[in-house]
Order: sequence, then structure tokens, then C-alpha cells
Amino acid sequence: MEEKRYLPHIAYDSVIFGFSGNQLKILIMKYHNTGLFALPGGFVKIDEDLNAAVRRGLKERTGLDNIYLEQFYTFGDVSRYQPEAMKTILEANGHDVPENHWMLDRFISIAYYALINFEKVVPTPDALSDSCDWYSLNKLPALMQDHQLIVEKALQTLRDNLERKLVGVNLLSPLFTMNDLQKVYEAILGEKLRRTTFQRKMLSLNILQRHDKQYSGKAHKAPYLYSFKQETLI
Amino acid sequence: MEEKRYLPHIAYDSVIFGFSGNQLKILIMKYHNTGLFALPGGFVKIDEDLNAAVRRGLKERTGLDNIYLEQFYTFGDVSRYQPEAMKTILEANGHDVPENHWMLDRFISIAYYALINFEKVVPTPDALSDSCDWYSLNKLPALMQDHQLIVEKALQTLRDNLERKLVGVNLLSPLFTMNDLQKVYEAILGEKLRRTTFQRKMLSLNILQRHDKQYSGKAHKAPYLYSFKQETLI
DNA sequence: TTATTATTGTCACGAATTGAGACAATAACT
DNA sequence: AGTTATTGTCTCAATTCGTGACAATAATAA
Repeated sequence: MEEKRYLPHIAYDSVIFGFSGNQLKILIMKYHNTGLFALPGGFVKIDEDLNAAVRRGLKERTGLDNIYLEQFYTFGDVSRYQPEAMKTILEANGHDVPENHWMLDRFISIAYYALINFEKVVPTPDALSDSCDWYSLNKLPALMQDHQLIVEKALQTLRDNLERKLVGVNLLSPLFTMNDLQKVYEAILGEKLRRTTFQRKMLSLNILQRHDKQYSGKAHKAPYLYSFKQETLI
Repeated sequence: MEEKRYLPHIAYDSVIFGFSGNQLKILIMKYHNTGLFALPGGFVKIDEDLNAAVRRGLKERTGLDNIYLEQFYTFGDVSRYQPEAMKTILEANGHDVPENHWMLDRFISIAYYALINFEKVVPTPDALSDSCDWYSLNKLPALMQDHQLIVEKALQTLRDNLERKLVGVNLLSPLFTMNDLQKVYEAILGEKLRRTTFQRKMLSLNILQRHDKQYSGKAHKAPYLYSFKQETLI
């Protein structure tokens, strides 16, 4: 990681949402020998588009291309500047850290959230971390710096966008039941929804393609499987 | 403007909305001797919060404190990097510009929109510009770099936020008629609204305080004046 | 004083949407 | 064949919304 290849003072953080066990989860990194937890993030190369840098990072953490991605806020308070934490991380990794190391500078961070299919992800730590794992939103460890705030703002933005954007598409497998979809909405909104109203609403949007039934082996009526209609995908 | 006092590679741009003559307008700067038009913007001091830097710039351009301000996107494409334009501006101002001048570097720009009371603003150019003036959105001059795109995204965000945030407050005088408010909404949305529906909707929100009537001298019924209820202000 | 004019505040009615529950259909098990 | 849990759909009331009607009214004209 050569200093001259990255724009100084500029970082990004990504809140990567997945859905599993009826819960929203996000990817969290744990740094070597420090007990420090953080959002996956990175830096922007001198000749690289900001969005491309974030996609590059996402690919490294998840193995996935073509991820649904939204930029939602840029955090630029001076209080973010906590060089001790970064120094701890670098030293715990055996780096000799000069006083003027570029990673100890003040950074502003452009924050993104991503929506991905939980099943398809292979969480992968980077050189400084020994784990990259899923955590439920209500069981997050204490996070570095203002990362807790970043997560909260990501969730708020996701909620605000829920009606305007096709959120379910990106968190589910291509085939899903109406109940699966409802669980996603409930996890995002943090509240129970009424089954019949939800079904009527979704069907009236005219974005779902109905397929064969899904026989679960349980003693009750089998639900239809659905996919999102091709033309509605972004 | 000493180099060392600002964070390199980081700028902000602000889309400052005002409402006058039933139209949405924004403030545009014109640089000395160049014919170049741009959004008001600036840089972040080494020890300054990002939001504070933007407010500082707004104060300089408008004379106003306590402005309603929303950050909406950070532009970070490499294609923004057009050092010739900045060099032109600096040279037109009599500066001797070394090859490695910090303002000729690549910048990412954090974009904000502000909503202000047109009446109260005293548009003020900066050292590099000879005017700072109001332009209607549909009569903008050709803008530098990606500033046209920034304006479009600002307007789109403003529209998206219209139902969720109390937008009218910030563009109108403290006392206004229902018709004034409707004109603001129409200017933002770019479409005519139905008078009776609009009135019913606004009154049902329970955010308006009714005051005395406003006698205009015209030959018809006088409308009530309204203000936003104190507790609804942000 | 009495029409006239333009605009405003409110109501009325039907259409469309939403909330809440009822109920029959149905896979698999007893 | 009866039971159970879940699903798809329907109904009815409550609410919101689109649309127009209409009376109230401030200033002007007659």
C-alpha cells in the first residue's frame, strides 16, 4: 500500500446489508490483536473514480460484482480525527509508523450502503484484519470512531428509500415467497406489517412475476414463488 | 489563502435556493475576466468541521447565519479533474500559478443545498469573482465542470424531500398566504397543483398557525396569513 | 347603494386506497 | 377422514384524494 497511490484525507466506509434468519445484518471487520471493530472501508486511488474505489472494496470483501450501492452521506467532522486508533491498528500489524504517516492524518469519509444476497457472499478480511463477519444490527459490537453513527444513518436512509426504490430485489434470492419479501420489509422498518395489506400492495405494484408453488414439506398450503419482473430491475 | 490551511483534494459546492417571482432561483458566481460561471464553493480548513466550512462559505456569500442546509451527494469522478479551468481563473486574477499549485489538483466535492429567504440575502462575490447573482433554474448560464449535474441532483433531492421535510419554511417570509406556499411547492415540483386539495392537505398537517387577513387592495376576498407553528420549526 | 369581479375558504360527493378481519383452499400429518 | 398451519382472496368500513360547487368577501364600477 504505497502512500502516493491514494488521495490523502479521503476515505470511504460501506455498510453492507444482508438478510438472513429474518434479520438485517451487516459486515463488520475486526482488526488484528486490537479488539477494534470497524466498517469495511478503504481509500481512493489517485486516478480512480470514487464510486469505482468503493466497488473495488466491495468486491474484495464480498467477492461480488454488480452490487446495489447507494452513497448516503459524507462524514467530515474534526472529531473523527483519532490517529491513536489507526496507529494502534498499524502497530498491531507489525508496521513501523512514522509520526507523519498518511493514514494518521485527518480523514473525511464518504459513506455508502450496499444491499446483497447473503447466500452469495464470501466475507473476506483484508491485510489488517483477522475477520470480516455478519452481525445483526441489534447485536453490533462497539465500533471504532463514528461508525455506529454511520450505521444508524445508513439504516435511516434505507428506510426512507424503501418506498421509492426496489430494495427487496437485492436482499433476496431470485425466487422468493411473499412471506420472504414481507420479512425483509419488516426487518428494514423494524415493525410488523399486516399480511393481507402487504400482499395486496405488492401485487398491485405490478412488479412481481408469479411462478410455481414452493412445497416446503410442512402441513399447510404451499405459497407461490415470485421473482421481480425483468424490466423492473435496475 | 495559504495552501497549508486547507485540506487538499477536498472541496464543497453549494446550491443556494431562493424563491422570487414565483420561481426557484439559485446563486451563481462569475469569475473575473473568464466568462466562467460556477456554483459558490470553497475549501475546508485543516481544523474545521466540513459542515462548518460550508456554513462559513454561505455566510460570506449571503450574509446569513442559521441557514437551512442539507448535504446531498459527493462527486468524486476523475473526470471532474480539469486543472486548465482553475488555472485560467487564477491567472485571470493575476496569480502566478506554479505547476503543482494545490488548487490544480484533483478534487472531490461534497455538494449541499441551502434554502433561504430571498429577501434577506445580499449576494456577495469572493476575491476571484466579479458577481454573485440569482439565476432562474431554467435560465442558467453554462456552468463549469459538472456543476450543471450538481444543480440537477440538488433539485431532484429537494423534490424527494419535499414531503418529508418542512421546505416551505425556509424559502418564505415568516408570514405568507396559502397561495404563496402553493407557488413554492409548484416551483419545486415543476407542476401545477390543485388549489383546494393543496389547502386541505396543508391544513390537515396541523403545522400552520393562522393570523389576520392580508388586504392586498385587490377586488376580492382577502386571504389569511399563516406562519409555521413554532414547534414544527427545525 | 347596488351590481360586478376576482379570489378565497369550505363543503359535498364519488373514486381510490388502506385497515382489519373473515373464510375457503390446501399440503402434509394423525 | 380429520387436524393443523398457512396462504390467497374477498368483503366491508374507514380514510384519503380528486373534482367541482358554492357562498363569502374586498375593492371597483355603475
